[in-house]
Amino acid sequence: MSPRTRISDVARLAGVAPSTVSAVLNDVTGARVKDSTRERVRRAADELGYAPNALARGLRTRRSGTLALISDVIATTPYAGQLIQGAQDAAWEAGHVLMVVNTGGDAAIERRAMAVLRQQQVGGVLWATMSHRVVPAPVPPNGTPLVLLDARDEAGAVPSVVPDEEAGARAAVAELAAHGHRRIGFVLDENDSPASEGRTAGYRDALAERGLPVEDSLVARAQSDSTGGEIAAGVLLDRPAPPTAIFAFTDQMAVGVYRAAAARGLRIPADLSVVGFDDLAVLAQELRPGLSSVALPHYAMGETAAATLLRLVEDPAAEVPAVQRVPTRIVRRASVGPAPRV
Amino acid sequence: MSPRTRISDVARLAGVAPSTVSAVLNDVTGARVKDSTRERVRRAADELGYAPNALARGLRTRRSGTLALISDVIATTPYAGQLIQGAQDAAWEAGHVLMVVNTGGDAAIERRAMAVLRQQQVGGVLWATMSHRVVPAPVPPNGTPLVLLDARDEAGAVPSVVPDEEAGARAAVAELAAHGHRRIGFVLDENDSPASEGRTAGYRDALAERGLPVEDSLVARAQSDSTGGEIAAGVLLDRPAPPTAIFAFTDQMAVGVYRAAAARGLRIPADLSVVGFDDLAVLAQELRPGLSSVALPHYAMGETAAATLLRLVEDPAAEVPAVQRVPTRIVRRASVGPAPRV
DNA sequence: CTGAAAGCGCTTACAG
DNA sequence: CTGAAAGCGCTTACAG
Repeated sequence: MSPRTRISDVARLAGVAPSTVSAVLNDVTGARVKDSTRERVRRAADELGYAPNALARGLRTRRSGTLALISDVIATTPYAGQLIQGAQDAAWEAGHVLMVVNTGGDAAIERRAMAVLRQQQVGGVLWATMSHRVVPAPVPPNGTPLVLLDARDEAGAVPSVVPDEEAGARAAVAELAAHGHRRIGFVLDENDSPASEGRTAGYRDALAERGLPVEDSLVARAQSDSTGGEIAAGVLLDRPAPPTAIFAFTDQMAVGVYRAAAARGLRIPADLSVVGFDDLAVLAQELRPGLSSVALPHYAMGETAAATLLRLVEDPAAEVPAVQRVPTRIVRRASVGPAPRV
Repeated sequence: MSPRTRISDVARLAGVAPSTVSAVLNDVTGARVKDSTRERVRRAADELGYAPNALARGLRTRRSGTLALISDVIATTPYAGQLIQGAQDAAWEAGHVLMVVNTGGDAAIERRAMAVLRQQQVGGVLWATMSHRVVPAPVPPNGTPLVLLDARDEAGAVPSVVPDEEAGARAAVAELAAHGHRRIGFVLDENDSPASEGRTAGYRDALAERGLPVEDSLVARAQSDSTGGEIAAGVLLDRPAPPTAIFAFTDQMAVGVYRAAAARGLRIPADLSVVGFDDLAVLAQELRPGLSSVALPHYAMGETAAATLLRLVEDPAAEVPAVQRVPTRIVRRASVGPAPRV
């Protein structure tokens, strides 16, 4: 850093004391400073291109103006950018700056990260997982506010922000039902997770609400990639009373549904409608026909989590919801059509 | 923050002066402190869980231990996470912490960002674009080192780190040629960019090197999505002497190549081989057959850029390369086969 | 209405 | 081998 201008330089140029400059530039309420003096101070600050040193200010005020986002792996998911951007935008809006650190899921690195962030005097930390999970609550530096992002605390003691999996699944079923489908299948991941549980609950509720069949024979589980989707969809389509529409747990599984349909000479959406989950642009958009899909609200989740954290930073005793479920949004493309006449 | 322990607390417990604690904990070279005293200091620090306040240290030493990554949009690309993670890992390794801010491409926000980062006393800034572009050099806070990431400075004055587009394209052609293909087509973006220029150069060079035909009739340009890929590939495949292999500018264009092939009854890779670019996991992996693709080294680029920046932070006069081209890597799947007999 | 002083928590010469 | 002092650049009571 070159010869930076300090507050004392501004004070000298304006012919006042540094404390006056501070009062003016920070708009301290209750500071009685003549308007003409204010004017002189501002002009001097402008002229010198003065910008206060955040380190000095933070040392004095005990607020660094920084937030941190710790996550297990940010690299391997296409959503990371959105989560980070949402959090960063919200932090920025509130005059905070966001630090990111990723731990690769390593507990030792995580402890070190917490220590470093404590040294950096971060005001609060966002702890993110890149796929909705239930985790043992991480331990933040003493007294530092913590909010979980796309993760939930086992003990339920830490506020968390997650996608509304249930509502997302209900929206998918609603979309299909609105097109007249009655036998709606569900192809899902074989692993249990908050996502699979939430989406299953939403799927069943939405069917039940409408008096549509809720049958085990309409549900098939497999690994959550296109191969799994192909196998599971095949099972459903080969049954005596196959579904006319399939809700797929992820867009990747939906790719498999497309393949299973093609292998059986079924056209989408004329013979089979499908809705995916995740709205992976690169996939859903490029499929033929384009895949209608439930979009996970990563940006909004990042924003909500940061906003919640900020409230806690302002006031550690603030009341914040234990878990906030952020609404999903259905993106319509061309994979849903009217139910075929029987 | 609760009652934090300060260096004076450690000093008191160890029965020494704060300056001694500082010397011990920072392993100051040339500081002569008895081993027994060192031991006592360390023990006291451990016992109190002491961690130095980075703000106070930074204020005194004029080094905040932070780096920043400014980017236009981090949300809309699936690679953002890798770029950030590479940069963060390298910064972390060197004892630095990484701040991120995104400007949405807005010049006013960018200026504000630079101002805020200057206030935060960041040691250096990484300026990233999410797709290899040539830009007017941004103006960093006075004297702060700057490195461009996935972008190049118009004026060539700022060090930059970009993917080796040319080598990537050469690798794609080499892969195809190794399987006996002689007529190798190229389907590319209609827009000019460092990526399209570099890949075109690599494609032509690799052909020329091997004495393979370099013909305009083997190249078709269209918009860079699957529809564009389909159109461009169609043009090539419908020519009198069609290619037996196609190198696609992006994986998304490759999806279109698959469709064009299918529409003409051509099987991949028996009748047509294809190599994409980007290695978008979610796409390349889920295609049937799996798409061989040239992977862009986002993680390594982030790492390299941060390492370069760190050298400049240590020593602003350090000699660093004007532009570093980071090698790509070809990921083989199932879309390349032997050239069909004619 | 404005200024002088103290102090946030460190590190860096400098004494001894 | 170790300690006392000064100072990084702010802001916050407190005087006047």
